[in-house]
Amino acid sequence: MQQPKNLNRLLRALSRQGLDVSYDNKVYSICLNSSLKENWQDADAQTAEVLLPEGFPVEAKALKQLASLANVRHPQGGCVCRACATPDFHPGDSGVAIGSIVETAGMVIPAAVGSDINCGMRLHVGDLSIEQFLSQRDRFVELLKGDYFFGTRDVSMTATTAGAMFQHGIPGWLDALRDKPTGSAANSDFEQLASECDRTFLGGSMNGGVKWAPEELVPNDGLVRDGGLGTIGGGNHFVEIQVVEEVIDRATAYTWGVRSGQIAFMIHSGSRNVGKYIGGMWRDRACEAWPKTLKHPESRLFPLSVAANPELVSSYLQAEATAANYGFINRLLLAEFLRLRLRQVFGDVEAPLVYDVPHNITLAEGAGWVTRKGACPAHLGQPVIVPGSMGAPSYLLVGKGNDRFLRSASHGAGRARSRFDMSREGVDKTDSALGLTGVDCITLREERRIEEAPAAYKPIQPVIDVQVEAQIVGVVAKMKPVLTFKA
DNA sequence: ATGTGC
Repeated sequence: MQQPKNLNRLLRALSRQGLDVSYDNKVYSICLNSSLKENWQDADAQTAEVLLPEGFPVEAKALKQLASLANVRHPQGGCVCRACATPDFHPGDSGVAIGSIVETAGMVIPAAVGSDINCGMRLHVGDLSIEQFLSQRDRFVELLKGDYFFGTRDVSMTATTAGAMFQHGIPGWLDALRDKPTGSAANSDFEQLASECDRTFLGGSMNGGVKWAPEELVPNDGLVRDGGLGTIGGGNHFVEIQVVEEVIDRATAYTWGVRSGQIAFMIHSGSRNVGKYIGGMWRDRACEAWPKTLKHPESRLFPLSVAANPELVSSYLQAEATAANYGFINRLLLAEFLRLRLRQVFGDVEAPLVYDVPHNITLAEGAGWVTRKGACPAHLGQPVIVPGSMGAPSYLLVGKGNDRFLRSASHGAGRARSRFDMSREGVDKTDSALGLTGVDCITLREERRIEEAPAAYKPIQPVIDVQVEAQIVGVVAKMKPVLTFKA
């Protein structure tokens, strides 16, 4: 067994901080020892596993956050059945590491999904050569810049279409739009969008969305408040033009309509301000619902127990579904602007959907629920989309349904340096030191390029390799970036 | 993640 150089020192340091960690064949097993346990937690500590490429840096803070998540319990009923993390995991600032997956029974943990509800990936391929694309690049970019950054697009909705969106996600929203077309989407091909629901995770609809649009989101004037619908968002979110560089699993790629040399469109975004609003509200409500007689858990991860507060659990899941439905439609609209501009500039170009999948969501799965925070579902045979960093390749994979890692794959390469660190240290560095050479990044904010530069991320290849080796996914195709829009 | 932040 080969170990990272400073492994033993790291393990001793973690032990002093209340964490027992062991390492075997690229898997870390983490367990809280008594010093970090809450006094009412009489049960044995729950172990969590992390898969990491050999020699990869491990952050103590992320391990600690994962161990805390694995040991969330509700004194009135509810426990974690299993917890693990993907190779791209890194510390999160709300106390949950990005790349954590947790299976719970009898409770849900709103903080485990957080604010970025239904952040996810969407991939289209187009019948357009990269040469054709580059010949009209400037015109295409100018039009899309207007859509994504300056709001030249129209996403207005009536209260009826907005309500259908929040309650039913893509299919219900399409039905409402058919009756009363509004906004840019009114120019869309509804039949095509409807037919693409079967290439969208859960059909593009979370069951249990609220039966009305929340008052805070749809005021009495009947127009939906712009929660950022049809915008990319910050951080690692992007819209990217790519080319399918290599097809590895030809049979699967063929079934999914992906061929070598095709142009590809990859979207990484979520539910924007709606998720922020709902996630923040339920972080507070979960805290308020904690039994008054007990002190707060040090991790500040408050579960909602089915036994203690069944109505709160179902209200939370409804609220999460509401934001998730919005997230599905946000990605769909980002793709629609792309397709509309593609047709405008290049004529009759088909750009069918390959797949759309959330990597930040709670699903009824396993013994109760599985919450993935920055981890892509990787059920058997399911398409998995893993973006690289800016300038690095992205991957289309197929899930293998690996139960040990809760049927989940990474959602990227993983951050190596925080945005703050990059904004402080990156300004003095050259583009080549930041890995920014040959990257065609369209953004209005120079600091985004630096904060999100390839140097801020870990290398994607070892992250993919270790997941293939662990039988979490198989590689279907590799896409190389051509041009990236960052907000 | 968020028109943010040490």
